[in-house]
Parts: sequence; C-alpha cells; structure tokens
Amino acid sequence: MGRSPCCEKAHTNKGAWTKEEDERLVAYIRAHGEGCWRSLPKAAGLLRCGKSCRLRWMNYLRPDLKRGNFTDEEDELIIRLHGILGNKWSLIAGQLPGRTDNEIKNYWNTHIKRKLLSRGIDPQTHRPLGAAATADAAAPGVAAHRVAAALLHPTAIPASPPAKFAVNKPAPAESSSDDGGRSSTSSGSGGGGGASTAEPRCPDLNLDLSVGPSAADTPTSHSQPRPPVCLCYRLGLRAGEACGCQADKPSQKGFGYFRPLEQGQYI
DNA sequence: AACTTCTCCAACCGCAGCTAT
DNA sequence: GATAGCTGCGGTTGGAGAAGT
Repeated sequence: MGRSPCCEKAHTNKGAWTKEEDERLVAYIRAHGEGCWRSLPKAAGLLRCGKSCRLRWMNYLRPDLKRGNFTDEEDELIIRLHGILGNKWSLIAGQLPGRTDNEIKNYWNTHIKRKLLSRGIDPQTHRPLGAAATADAAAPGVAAHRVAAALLHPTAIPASPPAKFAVNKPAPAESSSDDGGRSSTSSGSGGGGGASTAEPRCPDLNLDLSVGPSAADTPTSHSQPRPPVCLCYRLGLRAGEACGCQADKPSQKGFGYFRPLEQGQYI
C-alpha cells in the first residue's frame, strides 16, 4: 500500500538531540500526554519527525526509565526470555520495568551475546554451538508452555536438561549467569510458535517475570497497575489456542490476538 | 602525544500490523 | 475489499569515547 513519508524530511533535524529539544519534548508530553506522534513535533515546536520524538521519549526521556547497568538478575531474565521469545525485544522489555527494548537489544548484542558465545552457546538458539541445526530439528518437543512453565517453576522441569541449560540457576556472580532458554526461536521468523496442542494449556499463568518487586509495586510508570496479562498474550498468541485465558487488551476488539499454532510449531 | 582500533549506545530506516475511511 | 494513515517493532548504522599501540 502506498505510504507517505513519515515527515517532511527537508525540514527536520536529525542526529543527536539537544538539551533544548529534550526540554521541549518533555514539557509538551507533560502537558498533553503521549500519543499523536505525527502531529506532536509541530505542536511542540520541534523540527523532528514524530517517530524520532517517540523514540527519544520512549528510550531516553521517559521518567520511569531505569538507568545504569543491568543486574545479574536482569541478565538472567533476559537470557531466559530470549530463549522463549527470540528477538522480541519489546516483549522482553515488557518484563523488565524501566528498561527499553532498544536498551535490551543493545545490551544483548554487546554483552550477553558475547557472554553466551564465550561459553560455547549459540545466542540465537541457546544451544551448544554446532548442535543448533540438529537440535532445532528435534526441538519441536519443547513446547512454549513448557518453557514458560520452566520460567515459572524451573525446578519442575521433568527431564533433566544438560547442565548448560540448567534453568533458574541463580547467577552466582559477574558473567556467570547461566543460560536458561532452550527452545530455539529464530529471530525474524517472528519468534512465534507455540505449544504442542497435546500439552495442557498454560493454566492461569501468573507470570510476573519482573525483576525485583512485582510490577504492581514498582514505583515506575508501570505504577499504573497493569492488568494481569498471560504470557501467551505477550507472546503474540491469541486466546483460544495455546491458552484459554481471556486476558487481553481491553482496548482491542475481542481477542483478535490469536495466532493459531501450526503442527510442530514451537516457540 | 598521536594515531588506530574497539566498544557502546542513541538514533535512523524500512517494514508490519492495525484502524479508519 | 481496497486504500490511506499512523504507530510500533526490529535490524542496522554512525559517532563519541575508551582502550590499545
């Protein structure tokens, strides 16, 4: 479909934001709230395109952002979530209050990837290097809900996984957080996938994967109590197939968030 | 001190998905 | 159903600063 450029490129600034621009943007959003990014730059008197404003706000100016280094706990969580979700940075970010998808993506590419590689683990498949291809072929046995269950109750995994994949092993110290993910979710393919339908559906998953205090307790922008949302929703699944839960965005029509899982499809 | 290489992260780009008409 | 417009996402890039020679 035809698409007009998101902004009038000839009259927009690019590159690093100045302090003044930041202040304008913050002031405008404080006064009018988020949204309407397309018209925001003009209204706020900024020579930026709406996308740029949104990005700046989301990744840098939002008051609830947590700055500073990632903790080992966060490391561990990111690795585990990546094992399930693949490169779904926004979904992963949703489980780490105060962190942005961009930040997590960068952190993954600069730190975690290297960390996994140094341990002989393929960062994409979360399997030992060299074993990814064959493992992937056999991997469909790893159903999404099982992985999700592993996240929730790591000790409840019936089959003893290879030591390298021990789940929920507390990260002893710097760079020793172990890899917990095991399903291979190739990025780009949407990371989607699903549970084998023979397995029990994720029963009322109360997935609070947030680090630290529960999301409801955190004094961040998430301090607005978030409705309980099943991981299936966050995985892009929609009600009825992999999960019977009815949690969904109230704003969305019905439960249009469902993507049927195909035979052998897995997360 | 000067230069080169490396690392990190903010920002950009293009596309997908959703809604409205 | 087709088209247009907007938002959000994920991959990639460019530049500043750090580290190495």
